[in-house]
Amino acid sequence: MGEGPLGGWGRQEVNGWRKGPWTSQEDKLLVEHVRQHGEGRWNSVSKLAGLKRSGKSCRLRWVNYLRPDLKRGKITPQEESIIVQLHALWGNRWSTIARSLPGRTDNEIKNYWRTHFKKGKPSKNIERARARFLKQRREMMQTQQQQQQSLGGQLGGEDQNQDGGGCSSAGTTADVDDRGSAVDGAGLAPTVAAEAGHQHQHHRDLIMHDDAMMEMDLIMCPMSCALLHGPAAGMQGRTGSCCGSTASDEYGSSEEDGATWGSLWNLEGVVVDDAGAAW
DNA sequence: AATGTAGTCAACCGCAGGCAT
DNA sequence: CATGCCTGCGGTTGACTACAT
Repeated sequence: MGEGPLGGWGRQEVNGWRKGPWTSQEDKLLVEHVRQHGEGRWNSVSKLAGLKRSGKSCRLRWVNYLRPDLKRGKITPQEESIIVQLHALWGNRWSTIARSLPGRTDNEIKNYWRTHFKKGKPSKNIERARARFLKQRREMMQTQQQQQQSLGGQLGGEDQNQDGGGCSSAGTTADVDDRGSAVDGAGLAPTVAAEAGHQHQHHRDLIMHDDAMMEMDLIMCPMSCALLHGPAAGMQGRTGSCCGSTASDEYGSSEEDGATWGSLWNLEGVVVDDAGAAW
């Protein structure tokens, strides 16, 4: 959008800080400053660069607009799929999602999500991503069943919590509430989320190359696990999801979000036919 | 052509976590 | 250990633009 001519922010000054749209002159100053001093120390930027902007504002401008590695232009269908799937994984952790999409900012993704999915109107790409996801889920269920059958013969009553299907499990029942509603948000969310962050950091760092969707399958593990245990495994609420990720820990905050997720990821009512196509 | 509505984007605010003192 | 500052994050707002009526 560039800098709005002089939008309604009014270019006021509050406590000596300028607010509202940035001018090209300010941009230039900020870029020059970062070039010389690097990122960080935003609070000193105003003094050093001669900007009447708060550190916060400078940082935001840089991160969301001036950074040279920013990718301009529309979100591609592939990126869209990635966003959807990562959102399934991480919820509204836009910065985390953004890290997996080079050149995209959390703000951009957040805005994109709001405008595209908030109202429960998933695009074709979303539907495709979802279908792929469901297919994967179905396959994993089959695999797991087979494994259980073969293991069952050998191990008798071994606690299934131990297998985890490749995931480290903090618990078995997924806290992915398919209606998108919060599953006792007060409970485990932060802890589990932190765990998830650690466990999948390396995955997140890997993804988003040409074969992004392949890589995506890697990180989908936790989600898949969660879904495997999903509704059928009971929605008692608090749990540690398979890999510690909680897709739903934040959704409950908004009814709208819940509705959106209901429409997107409500697997409870989804019929997965033999071809793997859902609904 | 004028008006209304929805979509998009940039920027703000408040809060929380991390770190230094 | 307590406190204060800085940074980063997520949510929200408001203006502009595009499209529909």
